[in-house]
Amino acid sequence: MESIYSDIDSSSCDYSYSHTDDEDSRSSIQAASPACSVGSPSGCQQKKRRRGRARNEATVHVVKKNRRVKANDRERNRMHNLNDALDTLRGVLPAFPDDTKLTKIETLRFAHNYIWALSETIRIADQRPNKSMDPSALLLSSLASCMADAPSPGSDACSWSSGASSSSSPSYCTSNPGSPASPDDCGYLQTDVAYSYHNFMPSIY
DNA sequence: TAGGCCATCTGGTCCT
DNA sequence: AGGACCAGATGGCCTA
Repeated sequence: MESIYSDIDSSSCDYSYSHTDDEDSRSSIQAASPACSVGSPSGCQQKKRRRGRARNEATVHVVKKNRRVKANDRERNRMHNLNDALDTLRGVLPAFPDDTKLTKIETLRFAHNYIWALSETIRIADQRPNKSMDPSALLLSSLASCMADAPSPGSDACSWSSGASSSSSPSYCTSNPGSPASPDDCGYLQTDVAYSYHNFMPSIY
């Protein structure tokens, strides 16, 4: 895929730019050459001027071309970084049994709902009276501290979840980015299955 | 074959 | 001025 696109990219880019460059330089030289061919000094002067101008235009085109190529390269890099981040996000999300790769939009929605489900689980666990003796509560509290504190180095889960720590008490409206919208608001969350991420898994869509 | 997803190019806009 | 970000356009690949 990459090699195919690189071939297409270079060819299409060369076509679009070299075409205009050739057109400009060719037209300017052809316009000036007849006057010089008859040996008129003024004609040659004109050609010299036109040549100089054509060179400047060509230079401008080359500069523009280089700028465009560099911008394309940066944009490609930027999108690759974005995709890498999405892959990292997929890596920390629960995997599906059939091992199908989530699409970009599915990954974002799944992550959104997953964070919300974890938050809800923590919130419910915190309301239990004897949570200090419950191992699952300890796990949840560690999850909570992970989400509340600064991300610890080398921990993927904490590195991305810290951004959602502002939603420690989620409200069920779209105004809070850390909590999912109601079905009426967004249409992709089923609130009746969100309290357990075992049940939550099928609710991506 | 239509539709979904994706990568890339491109021009515009904003920011530093 | 140059880079980052964004959205539209385009074309390829895959699947139902």
